[in-house]
Amino acid sequence: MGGMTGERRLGRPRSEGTRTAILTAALEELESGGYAALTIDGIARRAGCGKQTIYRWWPSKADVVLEALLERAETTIEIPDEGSLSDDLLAFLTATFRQRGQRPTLVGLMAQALLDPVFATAFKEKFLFRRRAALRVVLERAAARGELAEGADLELLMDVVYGVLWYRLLLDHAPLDEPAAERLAALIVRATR
Amino acid sequence: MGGMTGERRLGRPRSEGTRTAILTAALEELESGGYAALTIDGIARRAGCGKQTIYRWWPSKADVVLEALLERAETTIEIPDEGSLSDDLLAFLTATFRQRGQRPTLVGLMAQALLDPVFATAFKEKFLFRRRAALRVVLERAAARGELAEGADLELLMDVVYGVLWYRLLLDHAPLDEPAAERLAALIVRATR
Amino acid sequence: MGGMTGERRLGRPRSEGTRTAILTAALEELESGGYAALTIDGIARRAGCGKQTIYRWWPSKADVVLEALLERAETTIEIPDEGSLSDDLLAFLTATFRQRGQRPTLVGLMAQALLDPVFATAFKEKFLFRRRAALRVVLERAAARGELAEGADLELLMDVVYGVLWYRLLLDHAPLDEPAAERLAALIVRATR
Amino acid sequence: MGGMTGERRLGRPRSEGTRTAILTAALEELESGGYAALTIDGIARRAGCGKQTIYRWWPSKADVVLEALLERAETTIEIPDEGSLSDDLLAFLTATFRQRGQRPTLVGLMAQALLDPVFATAFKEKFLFRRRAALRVVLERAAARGELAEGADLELLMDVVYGVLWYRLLLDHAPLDEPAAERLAALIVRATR
DNA sequence: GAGTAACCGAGACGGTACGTCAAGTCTTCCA
DNA sequence: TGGAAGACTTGACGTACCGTCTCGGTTACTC
Repeated sequence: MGGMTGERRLGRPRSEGTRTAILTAALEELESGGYAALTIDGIARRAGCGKQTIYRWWPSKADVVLEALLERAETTIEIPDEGSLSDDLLAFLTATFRQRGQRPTLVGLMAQALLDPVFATAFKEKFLFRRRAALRVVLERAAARGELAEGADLELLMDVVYGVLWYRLLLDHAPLDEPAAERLAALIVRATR
Repeated sequence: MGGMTGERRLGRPRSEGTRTAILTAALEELESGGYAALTIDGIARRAGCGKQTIYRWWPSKADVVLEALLERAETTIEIPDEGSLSDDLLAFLTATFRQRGQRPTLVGLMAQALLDPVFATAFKEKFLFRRRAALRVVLERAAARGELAEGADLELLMDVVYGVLWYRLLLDHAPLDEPAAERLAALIVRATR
Repeated sequence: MGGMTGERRLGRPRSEGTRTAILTAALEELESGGYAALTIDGIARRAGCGKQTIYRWWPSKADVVLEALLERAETTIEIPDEGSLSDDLLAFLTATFRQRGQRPTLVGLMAQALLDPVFATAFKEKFLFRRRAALRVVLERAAARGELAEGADLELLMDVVYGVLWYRLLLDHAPLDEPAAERLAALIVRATR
Repeated sequence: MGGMTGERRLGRPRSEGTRTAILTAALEELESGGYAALTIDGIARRAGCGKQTIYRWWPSKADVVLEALLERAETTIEIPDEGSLSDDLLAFLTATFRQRGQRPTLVGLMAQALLDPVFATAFKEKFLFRRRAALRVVLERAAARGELAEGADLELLMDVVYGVLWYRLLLDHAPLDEPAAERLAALIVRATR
């Protein structure tokens, strides 16, 4: 399938420069004033483009931010394979917790997802559930190695990992650093024996 | 202490009826259209009062909703004391998970907290951290009974509990029912041995 | 007659001090911010009284200002009687033009009169037409002395005098000083021969 | 010269239909409820447009009314040239007094000018002083013909004419009809001999 | 190389909600 | 009853963005 070139459209093609300018402008606006102050008008002004150009390609400002985030983030989620659940988990959590620098962006996207069910679906599919899938691989490998107790609830384990991550990200009341990753990994390991 | 009535204020006193009408109207508006569609104008219209009256007493619409929630929720958080961590946790989680019926309200409040740092502080103090404090009592009792391993990270344990709760509340991808409470309680118990 | 004391009212009598404070406050507010910025709230705040006290005694803020103006202005309008129309007019106009110092107050009252027909009636009766009556005496004396041409239109003459006065007061495009009084007096005299 | 069309602006052009609708709505609102009851909200509602569209083009509601008035009034002020001051004045005053039908509009504009110095400037420039300029031509022609006494004060004469006009317009205590025009013209002629 | 189609910037448009202001009324306690 | 205090309903204010639209102008492909 694919057929990427098959559906060549008539007329002037989409301007790649403008697309990039919009994504960049969105992130800059977000950093300078926070997500609450983010507006389509503002993005358009900063990107030097018309509002219509934004509305033509994205259904909401959150989709712009999501695309910008996905573009700038590592496009591939690394799945460690060190041979033991303990090591894999530690590697995975350490890498994941490094995203905390993007807290304002992530928090803004989550806020939007909470307010807008349509965007929520996109956010889950394109972002949240892809991370979960990576973690699932780690856990399934551990299960195959017999490291997990019988009938372990993989879903719950994933929710523990991402629950702690997002809870700390959203409330900002406790660190998301390397020691935290170690303690959480240890907790998971203990819970699965 | 006392003297609560000593500081009787001059002028016409605040109308209790209006206050109640506003809180009720806020919850009704929230249920009928979701948090995103909640407006001060709408609350005032439904409550049959002026907007100014709302602005006089609450800094934002989220504060109105928060007060309404606190008023209607059980005012006291029950702290079980069954004699074992396992039973206490199960009781606590079962009671806590029953709040899932208020998902739209809670999700809306969280969204507002993510967008508005001032409200975030109020939300944490008046709601989130009070629940945490109750759970802390449960865990400390277990520690006193020697049920927890040396050097257990109470903060992390609480974040696991509330992380899972909020993560499922926000994403709505997995149940928050009694079996879930049982599994989560079991996981915590295993992790603390 | 009089019967001033006949209609003695029940209850606590009106506070003269408060009444004075309100009139003073009104003039001060007016001078400090102009008529457009005058508010009942502001007057009450400055006078240290409740709004209700103002509403109890005056129908509108303009009535407060009008009463303040009447109280502070010379309570009696002097009617010159020098023996000739020329001298009488000059004396009258010179005295009248001296009111130009109260331009902001007068302009504010006129604005209110233009917007509020009820106040307009009060303004005419208590202020404008009393001044006209004084001028009428001057003109009628001149007519009795045979200084006016047959069939002179006294109403028109008064409108010329007060028309010029108010037109310059309102537009503030030309002086209302002694030379202006002289020229206008001379014009009137020429026009009545 | 020319080039009027050269300065074509970017973006969607101003809607002439909306502009007309606003001006019409303003006059209708004014007629139906008087100037005091005129609101931007009301104009926008009646014109079927957004408030912003009004604010975009006019600084205040008075400016809307002024533009509406200027548009509907004879765009050119006729300057009679009959050969004598007497005839010219009579013609001018008769034509001018016919404006009395627009009393509510004119009174409202004057009220606004008294309360708002910024609008006052616009009102004088675009309306009041243009009428004065026409009268000045009449008087200067008379002076050139030798009909005016030496050293006649043209400014004062104009203030007499417009003073009487506005004084009667504002107070509404005496007619502004043809006989009044005749008497005022005669008075001016007598005063200038 | 003329025509067509979709893009682009700019910015005006009808709306909705915002948060503020003042108006005039009402309700409390105190003198 | 008068008066100070201050909460109340009401409604207009002027602003900010929303998402849509209408211009002139640009860039590709199609005939």
